[in-house]
Amino acid sequence: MSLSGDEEEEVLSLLRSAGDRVTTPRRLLVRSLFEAAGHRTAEELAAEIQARAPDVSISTVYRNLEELERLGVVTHSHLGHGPASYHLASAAHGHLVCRKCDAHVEIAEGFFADLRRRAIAEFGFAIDPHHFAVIGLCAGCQAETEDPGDITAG
Amino acid sequence: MSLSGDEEEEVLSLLRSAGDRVTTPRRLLVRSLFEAAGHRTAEELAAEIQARAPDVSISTVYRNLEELERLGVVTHSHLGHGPASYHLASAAHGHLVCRKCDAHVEIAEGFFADLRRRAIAEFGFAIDPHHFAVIGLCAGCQAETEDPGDITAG
DNA sequence: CTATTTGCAAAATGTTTGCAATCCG
DNA sequence: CGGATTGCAAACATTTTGCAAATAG
Repeated sequence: MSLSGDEEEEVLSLLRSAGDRVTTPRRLLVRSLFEAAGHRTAEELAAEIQARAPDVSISTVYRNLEELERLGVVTHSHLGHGPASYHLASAAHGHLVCRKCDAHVEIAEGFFADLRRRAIAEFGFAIDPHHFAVIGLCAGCQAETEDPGDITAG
Repeated sequence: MSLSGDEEEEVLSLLRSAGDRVTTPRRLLVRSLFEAAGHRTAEELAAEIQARAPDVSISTVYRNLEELERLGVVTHSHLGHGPASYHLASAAHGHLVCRKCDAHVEIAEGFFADLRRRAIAEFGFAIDPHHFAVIGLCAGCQAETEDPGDITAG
């Protein structure tokens, strides 16, 4: 808990040097982000923050997530049809999400290296493989279904 | 225009054999889907349909897109933060979307073959690379930015 | 001090739902 | 005819915005 304190302070400094003020809602948001590594929705982050400062509003959370994203500290990704998930940019990774049971697997950076290379070579596109999850069927759900993971395969 | 008539009829038959009724809104939705190949949002499809039958409502369009999706005729994908895009499942393809200028490139099936293979091998996941776009920076926007396409690359 | 940030309430956006009226088969 | 489908309006879920009051530096 105090291990991440240094990194937390770094983020607060970054805010200051960007001309932003360090306020209680911002402090608590950064604290929440470092406290647990996983993804959280804006609503979940707001709940954690409100446990400490009950009247921080969710719009403040959204505004500050946006600012932290602009500064490169935070990233959001879309793992399904629900709300976006936020996490530290330094913990960026890809996601496989099962469209049947909603299971999700976090996948390492390197998994997309080849795709990235080819996207650059063929289309000049520098992809960010984290932003949207890759939907599919997990092993368990494939077994239960005749429906293939991909309509056009074969 | 009458070239796709056969395929349109096939879809209508499929509806009938699924126990669904063939109504005017359904006919017109299928017609719109075949008429132009691109992606369209529910709202755009509704507009095309309403040009022919003014009081077809957007909720009917949503309901019928859902049913056609269930039957495997239609697919939707998320190309960005806005509304979902719908198109014929038979025309499934991947998407690269520039997060700066919103340009998008449609990419062939085969582009994901290797990723698919490795997702199965390593995680047992059968991915559907069409559902979510792959976000990134197009060549033009990379040139204009110091910000790299990927935070963790390097 | 004063410009930034906040809380609240309201708007905006995209999609879903309840229900009585309508239509297909 | 009878159940499936529709249109409408209202609900819903997520995110954004306007604005006066609070606050950091």
